[in-house]
Amino acid sequence: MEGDKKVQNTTLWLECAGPLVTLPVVGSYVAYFPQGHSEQVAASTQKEADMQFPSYPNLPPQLICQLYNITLHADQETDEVYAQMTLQPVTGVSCQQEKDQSLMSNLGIQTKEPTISFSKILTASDTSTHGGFSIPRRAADKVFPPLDYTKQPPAQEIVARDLHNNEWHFRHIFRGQPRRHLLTTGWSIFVSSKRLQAGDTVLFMRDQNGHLLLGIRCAKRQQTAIPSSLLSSDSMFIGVLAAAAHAAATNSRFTIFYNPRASPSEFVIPLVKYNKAVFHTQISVGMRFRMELETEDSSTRRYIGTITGIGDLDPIRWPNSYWRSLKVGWDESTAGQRQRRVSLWEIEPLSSPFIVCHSSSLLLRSKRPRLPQGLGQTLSSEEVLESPMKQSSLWGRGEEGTTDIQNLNLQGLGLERSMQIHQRSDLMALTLPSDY
Amino acid sequence: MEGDKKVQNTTLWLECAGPLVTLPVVGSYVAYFPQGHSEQVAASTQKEADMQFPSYPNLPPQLICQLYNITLHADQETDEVYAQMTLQPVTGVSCQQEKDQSLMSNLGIQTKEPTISFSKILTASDTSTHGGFSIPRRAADKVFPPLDYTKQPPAQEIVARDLHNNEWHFRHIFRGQPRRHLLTTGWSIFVSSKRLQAGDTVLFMRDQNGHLLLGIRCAKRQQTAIPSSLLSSDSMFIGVLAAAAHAAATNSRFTIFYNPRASPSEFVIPLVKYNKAVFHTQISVGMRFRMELETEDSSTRRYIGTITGIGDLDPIRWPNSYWRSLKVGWDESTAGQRQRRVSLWEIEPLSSPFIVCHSSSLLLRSKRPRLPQGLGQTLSSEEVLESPMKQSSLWGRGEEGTTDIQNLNLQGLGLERSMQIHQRSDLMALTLPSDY
DNA sequence: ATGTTGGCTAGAAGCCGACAA
DNA sequence: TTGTCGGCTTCTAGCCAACAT
Repeated sequence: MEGDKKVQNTTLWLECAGPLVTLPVVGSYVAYFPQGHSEQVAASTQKEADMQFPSYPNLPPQLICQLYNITLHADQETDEVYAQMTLQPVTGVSCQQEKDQSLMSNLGIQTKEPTISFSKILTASDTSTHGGFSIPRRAADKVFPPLDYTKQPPAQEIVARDLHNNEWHFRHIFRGQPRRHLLTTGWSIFVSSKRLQAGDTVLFMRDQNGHLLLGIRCAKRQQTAIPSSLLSSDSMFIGVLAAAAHAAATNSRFTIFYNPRASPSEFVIPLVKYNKAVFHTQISVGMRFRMELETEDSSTRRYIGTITGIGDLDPIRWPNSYWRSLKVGWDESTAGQRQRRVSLWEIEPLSSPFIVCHSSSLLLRSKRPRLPQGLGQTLSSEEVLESPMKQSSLWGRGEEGTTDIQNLNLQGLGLERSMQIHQRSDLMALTLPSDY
Repeated sequence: MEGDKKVQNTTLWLECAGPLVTLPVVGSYVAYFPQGHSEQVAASTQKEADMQFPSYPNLPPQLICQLYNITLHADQETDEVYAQMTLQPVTGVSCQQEKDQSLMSNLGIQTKEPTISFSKILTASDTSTHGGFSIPRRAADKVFPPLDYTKQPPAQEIVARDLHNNEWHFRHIFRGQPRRHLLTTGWSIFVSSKRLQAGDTVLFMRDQNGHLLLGIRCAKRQQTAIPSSLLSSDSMFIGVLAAAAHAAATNSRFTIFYNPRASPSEFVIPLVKYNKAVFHTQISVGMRFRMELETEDSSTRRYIGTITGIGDLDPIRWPNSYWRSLKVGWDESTAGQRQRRVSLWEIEPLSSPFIVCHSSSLLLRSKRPRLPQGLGQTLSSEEVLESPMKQSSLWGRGEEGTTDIQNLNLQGLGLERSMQIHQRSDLMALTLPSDY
């Protein structure tokens, strides 16, 4: 089956996915968020998960898994990139394992060597039948083979391969008054084959062997939410949860698709990243932070914001979840489009982050966690995390089922020294400061 | 959202769906088959449901529902027709209700008035860029407005609307030597827009107001199994079952999509049709039957076959299911493609069918059905249905988890008079002969 | 530096009857 | 009756530099 074929070129896939997308490596531990997965379904179907769902007692808001397998794909029709991940729920991760991972693969799959590439948002002229493609000057110099400028006009044939390993041929010529780089013959076939429109992005890059690759990224508006015609959105939402719950209950693997262009956020997060953010970073309302976001032209920019609230996104279905548990405001008034809720691991606190030593961290699973006694300044988990959430309905403005919590942070609840004890229904983590 | 818009013209939808497709009417009772629904998912994803599934005790092999809502749709890209049905599980259907339905809507939605239409399988010439569309003579006479043959050449403009209510304009001309009807200008735009290929079918019809409609039906081969890129096939299979099970457990509605061109068989069957086939028709191995199937050219033909076995398609996951419980052989040797398993309600026994009076039929739901005593020649349900199945592993050739049962039928098990008692885990039906 | 436009041209799209099955 | 083909015409796709931003 053609549509099932894997994408071979990881670098090209990542370029098409966008600058902020990271992938965990096979064998590493990750936190899987059913909420985030549901959000991807919601974004793809343009339907909210508004029905009443069965409860899955075995499915925590974050399911710790080992990444059993990951393959990269691209839609045969649209070239939309997606990753298939097979996750193996794990019942316990030892401290040593976690530390090993921390050293090995903090941020997941990455291409270390800086890629030689350029991307361009297509203009009306680029996509019209009237002409070819205008190559930005620097882009041509950087990624295309140099032209023989002694010829009149200088021209060559360009061969590039897409995610499906299909070859595309273009005539690259330097002409016009003033002179410019153009792709002529072959370009319009590419445009019509990929059904590109003005506003979409095309992307060329050169791999280690000097071979040219090209990919596309469709403008957001084109996400017309294919009404699946196979499964109702309700069934999809249930399927996502039930599959994960069944895997968790039977300790078996399950498979998900991560669609970076469609999904509002990543929902499979390296465990070390998750733990660092949740257990080793101090967060409070009013704290300022910065966060990288993708810009219109496919680069990244840091935006500054302030934490305005901490609480569950969905206190009914997903209590004590860290998924988008922060409510934020953005400094710039042009921030209308930006997320009003983010997760801890997405942000970078501007006040110097509080890091504690890993040496005594524990991570273990238990149905009824028993908190160790005699650790000095401890605080029951209910006091640390649950109590503010339980009261949220008293304070909240009711929006999104949460609240703005003013002047409240973990220290204000009595956590005087730098110790945090967090607890979930099935996963307990203790972090003790050693030399602070 | 464009893609969500309903199809307005039921008749056109039915024509595109094919001659054998029937739809239940709103308010009527139906039997929903999770197995059949899974088969549609399997056909669409080209994946078998090979994983281990959670068990859903609340979900019987056939879930009796009331059709709460049905809307017709067509894929915005491919024009593939599908129906969205919302089903309300019901706990009991009274005898009177069932009889009312039997009178009202035995066969579901149908267009009573014979439709004026024609369909044609496109030839290479029809789809090439070289020319237009050759209209079969009779077709032109039947559905297109008459030409003014005094003009030279006789020609007119044809306007037809598709399932999305989009208008298509064609030039209809009568020319050539010998004379023939052709569609010229406008035809190639239609072909390329719908991405029609030789072998696909185009279909014209005239509605009550004389307006022209047109639809398409793609050749089977074109089902290239879009790899969903959103949900893993495992999640889809689970989602289908979990959604139905949840609805059954909470007595709430659930929504499914029925895709007549992709699905091997209908899996939402009018209850009266189901009951008639299951409870009021006598079936035995060796019995000969006929069954209507769609032919290459979109008409129907009756094929003759013989029942070669009776037993569960999937004795492990779906014991005591009537879904494709008949194993059959076909008379014609060209039957390589035809189904080797069919359901009771799909066939028409050639020996005079055995019909009993409805007057004393009961249909009620109970978790632990207790069989009434003292009804004369009764037989426990285990003896009637389960015992042959339990022994199937001893007899079977192992294929498809069932067996060929030779010289075995219900009468052979001791059911001498015309009485049948069938029982499932949650639905019991008694049929007593009154005056036979 | 590069997006858009008018002019020009080559080649495909598309109309026709001839011919054949 | 209707599928395919060669001949011919029409029109669009597509190359070019001019011009504008």
